[in-house]
This record gives sequence, structure tokens and C-alpha cells, in this order.
Amino acid sequence: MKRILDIITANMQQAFADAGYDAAFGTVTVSNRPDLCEYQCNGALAAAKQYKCAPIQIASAVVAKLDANDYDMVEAVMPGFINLKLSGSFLQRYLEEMRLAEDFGVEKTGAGKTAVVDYGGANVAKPLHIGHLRPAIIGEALKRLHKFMGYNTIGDVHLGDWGLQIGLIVAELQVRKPDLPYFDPDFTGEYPKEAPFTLSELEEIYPTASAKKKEDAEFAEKAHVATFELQQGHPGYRAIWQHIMRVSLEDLHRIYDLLDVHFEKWLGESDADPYIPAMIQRLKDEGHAVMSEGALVFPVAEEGDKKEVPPCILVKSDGAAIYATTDLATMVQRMQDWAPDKMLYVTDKRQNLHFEQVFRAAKKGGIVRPETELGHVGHGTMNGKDGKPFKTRDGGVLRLEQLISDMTDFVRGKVVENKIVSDDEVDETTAKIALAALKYGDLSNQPTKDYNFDLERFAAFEGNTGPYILYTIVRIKSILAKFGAWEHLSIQAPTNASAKDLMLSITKLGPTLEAALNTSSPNQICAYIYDLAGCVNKFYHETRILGEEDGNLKNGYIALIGLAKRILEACIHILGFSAPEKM
RNA sequence: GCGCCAGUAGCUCAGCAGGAUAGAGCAACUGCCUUCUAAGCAGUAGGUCGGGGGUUCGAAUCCCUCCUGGCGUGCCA
Repeated sequence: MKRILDIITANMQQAFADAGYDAAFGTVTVSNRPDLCEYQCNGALAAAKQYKCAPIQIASAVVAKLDANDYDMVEAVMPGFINLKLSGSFLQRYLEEMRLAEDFGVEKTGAGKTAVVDYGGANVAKPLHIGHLRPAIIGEALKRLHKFMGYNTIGDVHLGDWGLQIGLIVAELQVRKPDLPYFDPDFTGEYPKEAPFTLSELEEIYPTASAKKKEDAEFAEKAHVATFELQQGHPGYRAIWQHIMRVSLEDLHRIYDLLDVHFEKWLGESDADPYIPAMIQRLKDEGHAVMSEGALVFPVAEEGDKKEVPPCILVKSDGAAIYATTDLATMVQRMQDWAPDKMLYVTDKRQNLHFEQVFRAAKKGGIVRPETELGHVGHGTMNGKDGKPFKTRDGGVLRLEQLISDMTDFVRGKVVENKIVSDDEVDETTAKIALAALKYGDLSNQPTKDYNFDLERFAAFEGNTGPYILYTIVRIKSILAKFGAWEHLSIQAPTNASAKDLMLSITKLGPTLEAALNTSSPNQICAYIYDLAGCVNKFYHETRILGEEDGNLKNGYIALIGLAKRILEACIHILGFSAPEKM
């Protein structure tokens, strides 16, 4: 469907042309003075200089040429604004078309394209902690947004499952349990099916080994050797690695499920490993990769750089690969297997320069096509309520699972207190509200900014929060349930100001989603549904819906809130949460 | 040193392809439930948009400069 702004702008441009002025001045915007009008055009002010006459004269001349059929009000006001109000019948037609169209007629800008969203960044053998929350939530929302906009989407968790961290675990395990068959070079039988550690042991082994590495040079050397041998295919170490993967993945799945975050692909650095040798050879052959200070690097500095851009390091001076290498090799794999048009990386913003380097190398080295879109969504840090890094009472890193359960416990208390839902529905309702509070609290901030996590504020049942959005939906659901079948009812022209405001808000869905996609900013969707929910609540407050005696009018009201509900639900689905039946 | 980001109401944040009176939420205060869920709605109060220059008829928004804070800046991810 055409955007309303495009329709009005086209009208306005025609009017400018008809009045003898450059049509380019006819751009219409949403009004910043809703008390005066719904849409405005400031072109006459800009045109005044070029045509050397008073802006109000131009505005008046244009208004005289404007086809007034679609408007309730068209006026030129000092110093030269052109103010517009849409007619009720125009809105009625537009919303009815939205109601009947698939996905509300939002233009599928990604149709036929494939987008890979790389988010998560979980490491095996380490529990998810609060640092993993933002990439998971933001990445999931961006992936779903791309899907809604027509892209074929592939979410990849891109596990940290390779390299020194595994070597450290192998080395530490050997210290603790040297008699295990994995360490016996003469062992020829089948390795045990059971892992030689539990999840909680595993989660303790890694930090212990990591700390030991710093103090114990001999141990560090062992870990490096183990890493090397693992990568060379040492059967015992590979078997341990398999155990680590199995035990860890099961737990990672469980936690991501709690967040309603789902990956299409559970690939990781280990999957990129096989692509590295050929890639490096090719980059060498083509002269992209050169030796520098003992390392093999890919220079990516460009003329006009404001800052010094260091080269991408492909092979360290000790012969090992590094994260830039696996990131590039991962691109090789993705291009080969999926040929995506777009790759989006959701990680901490501090990795910005790294991705700048990798993207440049990917383009220069022909790893991706020249037109492949590469983007880094660098998110800010989630800090504690006091604005300082989030820590547990004893100074440790808070586990993601703990954060979720803290939020859930807090919300459960309120749900029970309200006594609206029956006992056997408490768990499900609580889970939905808690997830909405957590995700909306995060997503309503700009991704790039740091923000402070405040459990009470996010789960507050008033204000600009996830629960407020859910409550609005629940109210509508309650009315619709009492009304009966409503899906077939048609939108009618607005009968009062709050109905019209609600309709105007609904029309802004498409532009909002497009803007959110183009700027990778789910917060724009949050701002939109907050506005929409406000319009719904105001309409709800001012209009007796079920009590309306005029059946025709009542049907129109029902159709309107039904459409609002569908849009709200579509939006929160993109954001990654859902509404309960009651709350 | 160089680069990037941020500085808007007491607090948390929108707004920033220039436009009319800078917007929300929280906190404070005031109204509105015998009527579709008051987890709601309406209102009052609260701001030198970090400072200073400049461009413009018009700047929170663009340019310059300074201050403050955070981050990055070749072999961690």
C-alpha cells in the first residue's frame, strides 16, 4: 500500500506545480502541532527566497490549487505553513484497505532477499550472563523485523566454541582426571558416551583454568598445546570437545527458550575453521594478505580515513588464527551456503572498529559481493540501577537465568495480588508479563546507548512499559471476547477526536517499520506502539463500546479496536513477546 | 595524541534529512470507578536543550570551538 505521506505529498507537489512553483517544495510531513493540524507542508517558506515573494502568498496560491476532496481542512497560515486535516472518509478507506491486506499492506521491502542476523555470541562451557541479554533481545527483534518486511532470515548464534577456551578446559581436565581415556595416547576403543563432567562442573572448570593460565606459565603452555592439537584433530580432545558442546548446548537452548529467542543455525567458530586455509591461501595469492611485524595481515586503511585504521590480522605471529580470521571465514561459509544480500552483526559497540576492518577486508578481498550489505549493530551496555556495571552482591557477574527469575518472581507477586487470573494460569501469565517487561525495557532504548536496568521500573504496571502495552491488548481482547465474532466487520469513518487520533496512529505502522528496519532501531517500534496504545486507551475511556445502542456504530468501534489489537500484536511479536488473555 | 559516542525537566529517556508553544514516563500535587479490567484517563507544576561563537527569515537539530563523561586505537573476543 502507498504511504499516506506519499499520497499527500504527491497531491501537494501537483498543487505547487499547478500554482507555478517547483513541485519539489511540496514535501508533506506529519504535523509537529497536532493541536493545529494532522499534516503540514513547509515548502512555501523554503520557496519564498527563490521566488522572492512572501511565503504566505505562495502558500495561499498552492492551497487554492489543492484538490480538497480528501481533506477536512486545508489552510495557509502565517508565516506560510500549509496545514492539513484528512477527511474521515479518506481515513476510513485507508484503514479498511489495511484491515483486508496481508500484514496490513506494509510494503515488503525485503522480498526476495536473504538476511543473516548474527547475534547471541554465546560461549560454550560458560553460562549465559547479563552481557548476553542485549544482543539476544535486539538481534531477535531485528531478525523478526526483517522477516516481517519480507526477508528470508537466518539467525545464527555464532558460538564461541573453538580456540583457547577449549584448550584450557582440556588442560585442566587432564590435571584433575589424568586417568581418563581421552588422555591415553594408546587408547583405541570407544570413548565413553557420558561426559566426564556435569554442567555445573564445566562452568567451574573454565574460570578456574582461565585464572590459572595467568599465574602458571607451564599450565598456559599446556593449554596452548592442547588447543593446537585439538585443531589438528587429536581424537581424545575432539571427544572432550564433543562432550563440552553437548552439555553446553542443551543448557544454552534452555535459557534462550526462556527468552523466546530462537536461532535457525547453531553454528560457531569451529564451523568456520575448515574454510580458513583456502581463504588465507587465496588472499595471499591475490596479494591482499602480507606479512607485517611477524603476522599475516590484510591492510584495510583507505585514503580519506580520519583515523588510522589498523590492518586486519589474519594469522598471529605465533601461527594461530584470530577472531577476524574466523569472522571472515564465516562469511565465506555464509556466502557459499546461503548467498545472503545482507549480514547484520549484533554485538557490543566496542567491537565497532573490528567490524569496520572485517567488512573492509571482506569487500576488498572479494569474500562478499560488492553489493552485499554488511552492518554492525553495536549495542550499549546494560548497567545496574546506579549506572555502574551490573554486579551481584558478591561482585560476580549475574547469570542471565538469575535475572530472568528475579523479574519473574517480582511480576508473579503482582499477578497474584491482582487476583484477575486463576491459579492455574498464574505461571503462564507471569512469564508473558515478565518477558514483556524485560524486553520492552531493553528495546525501548536506542540500541547504541547504555542504559540502567531497573527491575521495578520495567515491571511497573504504569507508564511506558511492556506491561502497559500488554494491558492495552488485554482490555481489547476482553471486549472482543464479549462481543463475539468481529473479524468480518468493516472500518467506519471516525465519529470523534479520539477515534480519529487512533486511526491516524494506525496509519503510521508501515513508515515506522521501514524506519526501524533502515536504522536497525527496534526502539522506534516501541515508541510507536506506546503511542498507539495511548490512543486505544483514550478511545476506550471516552467511548462506550459494548454499550453503544446504534448497532452500526458499535460494529465500527469493534472493527477499529480489532484492527488496533492485530497491529499491536504484530508489533510485539516482532519485538519478541506476547500478550496473555487476562492480567 | 587521534577517532567514535554521549551531555535535553529532580530521575530515566524521546525528538536531531532546520520550522510554529522542546515532548513522554517516573517521582510530586489534583480530579475521574453502582457503567466494556483504574495495570486506565484527564490535569497542575517542573527545562539558559553542557558553555561560547557562526550559517539562516528561523537552530535542541547544520558548521566551528571549548568543557565533561564513556569507549576504541595491530597480534583477546
